[in-house]
This record gives sequence, C-alpha cells and structure tokens, in this order.
Amino acid sequence: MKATIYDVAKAAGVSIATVSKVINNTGNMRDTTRQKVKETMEKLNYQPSLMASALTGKGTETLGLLVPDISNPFFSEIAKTIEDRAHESGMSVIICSTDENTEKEKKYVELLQRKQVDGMIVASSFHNIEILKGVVDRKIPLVMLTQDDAGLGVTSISVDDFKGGYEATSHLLSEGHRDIVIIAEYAKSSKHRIYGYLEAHEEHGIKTSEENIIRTVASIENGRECLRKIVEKGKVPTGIFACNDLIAVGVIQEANEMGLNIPEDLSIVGFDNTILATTTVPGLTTIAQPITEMGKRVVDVIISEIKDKNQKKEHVLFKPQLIIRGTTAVKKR
Amino acid sequence: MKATIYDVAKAAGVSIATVSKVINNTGNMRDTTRQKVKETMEKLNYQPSLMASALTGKGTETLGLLVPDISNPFFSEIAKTIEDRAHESGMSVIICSTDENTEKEKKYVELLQRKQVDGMIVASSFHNIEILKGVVDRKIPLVMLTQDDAGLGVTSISVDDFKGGYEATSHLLSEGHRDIVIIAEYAKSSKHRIYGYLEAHEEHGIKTSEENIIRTVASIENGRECLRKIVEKGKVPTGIFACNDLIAVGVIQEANEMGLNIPEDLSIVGFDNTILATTTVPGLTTIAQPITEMGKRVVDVIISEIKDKNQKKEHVLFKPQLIIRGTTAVKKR
DNA sequence: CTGAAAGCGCTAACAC
DNA sequence: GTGTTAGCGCTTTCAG
Repeated sequence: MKATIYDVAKAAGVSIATVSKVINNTGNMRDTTRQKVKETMEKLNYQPSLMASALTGKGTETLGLLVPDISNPFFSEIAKTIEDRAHESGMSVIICSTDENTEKEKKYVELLQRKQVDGMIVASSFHNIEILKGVVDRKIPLVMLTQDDAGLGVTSISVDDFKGGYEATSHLLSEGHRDIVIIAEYAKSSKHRIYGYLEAHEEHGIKTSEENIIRTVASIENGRECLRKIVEKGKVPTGIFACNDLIAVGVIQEANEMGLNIPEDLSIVGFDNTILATTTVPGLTTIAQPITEMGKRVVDVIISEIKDKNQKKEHVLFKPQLIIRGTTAVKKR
Repeated sequence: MKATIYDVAKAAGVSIATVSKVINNTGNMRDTTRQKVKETMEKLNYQPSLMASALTGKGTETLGLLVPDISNPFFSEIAKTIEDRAHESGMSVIICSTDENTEKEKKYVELLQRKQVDGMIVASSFHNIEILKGVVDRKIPLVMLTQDDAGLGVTSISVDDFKGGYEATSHLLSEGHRDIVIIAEYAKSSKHRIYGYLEAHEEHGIKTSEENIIRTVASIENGRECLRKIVEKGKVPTGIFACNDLIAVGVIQEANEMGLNIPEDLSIVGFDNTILATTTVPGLTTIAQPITEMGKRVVDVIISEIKDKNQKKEHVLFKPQLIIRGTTAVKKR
C-alpha cells in the first residue's frame, strides 16, 4: 500500500506531528530531525494525501473551470492560460464543458462543490443563474470570465464587447461598406457587440435596420447557414461582422462555395482571434481578445478571493484589438 | 458553514449511519425513513463531501489526463470526448498540459497521485518514462493514448500509424507524385508513419531518400519553416505529407506566401483531421483519427481497469481514414 | 524542540 | 431497521 504519514513517522522514529511539520514547513525543530524525516519520506516514496489534508480544513488547491465546450479553440486557448497560471500558483484545474446545457450546468456545479474546489471560474455563458447563486451563497469564490456578472455581485472579467463591436463595424464602414450584416450569438456579450455595431453606424451617419441583425449559435455550420439565409433573402451585403471566428469561418467557407470572392465581393470581420483566424485564406480580420492576459487575471483574482473572501468585486474590462488580415478590403462592388 | 452528515442526521432525527445509507443507496430501511432523510438533505442543501468519502477507501472518482497542450485542437477535441465519456460514467477529469516538458511531467504526475486520481490517461507523448513506471508500480491504472506503451506493460490505444502513413503516401503516389517529402515529429507515432511512407514507396516501386524525411515539433510556425528550408535546398517536391494538421497548415500558409498554388504546384496531406483541416482553403486532405471512438474507448478501458486491476493489457489499434479534400490533386507539374 | 490527542466528514462492520 | 464505533491520513493546538 501507499506510505502514510504514520509509516514515515515510524521509520524516522518521530511522531506524525513532526512529520506533518516538515511536510508543511512549519514549526521549529532541530535541523537534523527535519533532515532525517525528509530522507525517510524520500526513501519511502511518500506523497502526502491531498484528500486527507483537504479534509482537515486546508483547501483542495483546485479550481473549477466551466466552459461551454473545451473543444472550441477559443475556450481551449483560454483553458490553457488558466491552467498554466493556476499551476504557477500551486492550483490545479478541473475543466467541465457545459454544452450550453442547463442539466449539465447543474450537475457540474454540484460536482465541483462536492469536490470542494476552492473557487470557480465560469466562462462565457451560463444559463442557470440560480445555480450560480447557490455557489455564491455558499461563499465559494466565483468569477465570471467573458460575460457579465448577471447580478450575482461577483467580479467579472471580459473584453470590452461594446468597443469591439464598434471597432469591427467602424473598420467595415470606413472601408466604404454600407450594407453590413452582423451575425450575433444569443449571449449577453453579443448584445454589447450589437450596440457597438449600432453606435458605429450612428456615428458614421449611416442607418441600418433590424433586418441586418441576425442571431445564431456559434459553429461553423451555423455560420454557413446564416450566409445561405442572408443570400436567400435577396440582397447580399458587402460586409459581415460575425461575432466570433467560428461563425466567420463558416461564412468564409460558404462564400467560397457560392463563388463569392473574399474580400472583393464580401468583407468579413470575426471576433476572438483564435487560431482559426490564422488558418483561413485569406487570414481573417478579427477583433482580438487578450486571451493570455485575461486568463492570468482571472486566476489571480480568484486566488486573491480565495485568500480573502469579501474582497471588493470589480468588473474588469480588457481592451479589444482590431487585427486586420485579408478578409476585409475597401468596398469594390 | 456547509451542512455535514451530522447536521442531516440530527435534523432528520436519525443516525449518521442511516444518512450514509441513503446517500449511497445501500442497506435496507423503512421507506418512510429514507424519504424523511432525503427531504432533510434537500432542505439543508446537503452535498456529501467527496473528499471525506475518498478518504475512507472509496475512489476519488476522478481521472487524470495528461496531454502535451490542451490548446492544440487535436488534444482539445480528444479531451472533450474523454470528458464527456468520463462524466457519463460518473467520473470527472483533471487535465494537465505537460508542454513536452520533463519537469512538468513529473510535477503533474505527482500532483495527480497526491490527488489520488483513480486512473491516468497519458496522451500522445511523454518523455520521462521513469515517472510513469512509478505510477504503474503504485498500481494506479494507466493507459496510453495515441502512443505505444513504451515497455510499461499497460494498455495503449492508438490509430494505426503505419497504415495512416502508408495511405497518405499512397494517395500522393497514386496521383502521380514522385517527389514526396514527409515532415515528421520526433514522437514514436511519427516513426511508424515514416515506415508507412517508406512502405508505400517500395510497393509502388518508387525510391525515396533520407533527405525527404525531415523532422520538427508540431506547430504552424515550424510547418512554415520546414517548407522554407525545403525550398532553400533547391528542389521543390510536388507532394508533402505532414504528420499532423498543424504542420500542414503552416506549409499551406507558407506555400501561399511563396506564390505556390495548392494543389496545382504542391499537394499536401495532413494527419489528424482536426477542425483546422476544415478551415483551410482549400480544405486539407488528411488522415482522420477516429477521435470520438478512441476517446470513448480509453475511458472505458481505464474504468474497467479501475474496477478490476490486473486486467489483460492490450494494444488497441484504430483504423485511420483518408479524407480527401482540396489540397491534393493529380500531379500537373 | 517534540509528541499526544482531538477532530475533519464519511464508510463499513457490527451491535442492538 | 437503525445506531455505535472504529478508522481513513492529515493538521493543529496544547502539553511536556
């Protein structure tokens, strides 16, 4: 069987209390004792059980991360930075994909609670806010990433969606496009991007209509479908602002199949600047979210909340950045 | 504070043993009692601590998954299927990205052991085999995914790399290409793909040389660099078999920048069939690994090993599938 | 400086 | 049927 603290104590000829002290580097003791214990731990290949220590009040040193779908590049990139930063701070991460599914949301949140995670990060979308209220009530540190706090009174970290939407649209507008369709998601963040889209139009003195705003669920397939529907309706826009790269890629693919040239016939702007934006041809003009900084920040925040609950909650907004690649150009048509 | 089993017992007017029984659905008792306890649990919002139960001998119901880099689409796609399947079986997953870094490998494996995961899945590459020996010695179920068992005597699940390499090369060969470069990784799996590459040549009665085999670390940037180097050497091949999609994408991008037309001037075959293969233009011809089935299979295997250690170890080989898209065509040049 | 002992929340015999 | 009790492996006073 695995060595326990007792085995070490016995082998080293000391008490378990002493061993515990060397494990945690606490208390004072003769250097020779500490040394001896260390050696025995080594020899016995002893690894203190995190379960047991968690049970005695110490934290579990693990974070829960809830994302809609880890196989989506945006989330896997975020997960990577979160994981890295967490490990730097001695924490590990359990990732759960909710699939935008209320059942799973509930199940996973409960699971994470039963596993006594020290804190939870909820990324991008969460439908069952009641569930989250429960974790707040239980005083489990919680921070929202890439979405607002939904009235939970927790800190949230996101990109400035309004500004992102504004910049994407402005870019299109300034290249002469007057017929711009925005393909949004149902999420709150998309709402802000839509406002940005609207604001940009207003500022440029251009009017747009409700018809130019369509919504869908993020996926390549849905992006394609959207373009199909747009075209079916008759008038083809010269610019499309897709609220994320996945949708944008779908639009690009469908456009290609329909024989539309990009960017000559149709300019496209995405959002997120995931790896996908770099693999299309031409490269996708998109709004970058500073994923790395945001990821680092969330874990820093959550860790500081774990150390000291009732920290001041804040709403951190990161600056989006327009990355111009090949899918946008001055209007020709 | 959070409700414990004692709180429930007191509130329901029973003993903790009874509560434990209803939690685990074991033992017999009057239906009314069970009902009453259930209600109290509900009312108190009680959630049994997995820490505590893990400590008493039951498993932790968590799996450790070691991948090189979760932000790589191939791994995030695998992680997703593993996560899904695991949850279906009541297990959660802790994902760790080793970054091909021996230090991290060691750190994470130790961490997972201290967290007492019930089993570990090691995907794709692991350098410090000694470390893995340690987990095998400790009788912790371990299965290798997408790589061979490195003499550990554990079960491994992977695609038939030899066959994949053979088919990719054969496809190129049968389209008339005679000058085919293979860009491989340093991993064992690449070795088999190279053998497949060689075998295909032999079978077609075509000879190739060592010079046509180059190696690199998987990344878009390295893919680009490889093509650059190949071109610098003078003779440009008409076909390239990249041992994964990431590299293939890099080759495509660089080829585009160099003014080479794909597939007219250069045909490319990738490996993995990740989302990236669908987002390039033209779509990437590639060898698909049945990610979903493989993912399901690993967790099924590991779970059965958890239930019954000293299960027969096997080496499961999945069939690769050539997916023809737009980056390959009959040789023109 | 070091050790004894009381928990942490739960499970699993074994009594009653 | 239901309760008592002895751990699981560790942390943490509090004595010595």
